[in-house]
Amino acid sequence: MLLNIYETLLKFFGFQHWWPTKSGNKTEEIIIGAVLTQQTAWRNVEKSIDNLINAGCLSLKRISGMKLKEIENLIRPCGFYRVKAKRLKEISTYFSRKYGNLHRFFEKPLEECRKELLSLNGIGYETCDAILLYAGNKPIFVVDRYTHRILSRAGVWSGKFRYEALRRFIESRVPRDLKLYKEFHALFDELAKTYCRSEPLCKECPLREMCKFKQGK
DNA sequence: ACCCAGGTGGCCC
DNA sequence: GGGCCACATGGG
Repeated sequence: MLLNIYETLLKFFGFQHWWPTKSGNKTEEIIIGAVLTQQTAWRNVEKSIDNLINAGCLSLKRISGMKLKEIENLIRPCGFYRVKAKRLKEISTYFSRKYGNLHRFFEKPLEECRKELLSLNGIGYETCDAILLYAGNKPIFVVDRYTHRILSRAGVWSGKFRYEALRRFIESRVPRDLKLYKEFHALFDELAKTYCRSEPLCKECPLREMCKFKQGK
């Protein structure tokens, strides 16, 4: 069932090329973007990332040395800029001091990296797993509210949103494949943005056959 | 003028 | 463990 959904979405939307980056500092850009995008539209994150690039500050080392106010001013467009500036600075300082190069961090086993990330302020399950999957190339499935909404409507998952339960459920039903993990999450996001919003909009939805909201009116 | 966006942490029970 | 709240800008 899940693989059927994956194939259907892939055919319908095409390859998504996640995680999108625009600098040469890909790994760090993903980590920074993962924090900035919390509860925020991506277009606003892009403005903040552009500001960081133009200021020559798109690196953990740079951010760790900046004043909080400077960070706030650059990332303002992405919203929640005070909490996010604080989170970014703490996280940047942590990694810059403990690991010069992030390769030193990601060469550790997945579970160790995960525990360490989750212990940091500002990194919850989703941010943690997005960093592990897209920045660290570790096979862990990233789950979010969209995933829950879509799988609920498709009748694959019943019940509330519980991150770990949903993640394990999916991981136990699809091949442990890095490319599939990356792509499936991106496709869930794309579908939710276009056809699976809070109001049912099932007419053109590629999953309309299995969707619980049958095209009413 | 609403509503939502690629969540998280703090506080309460 | 769950339910509620603050955090904030920008686009539809």
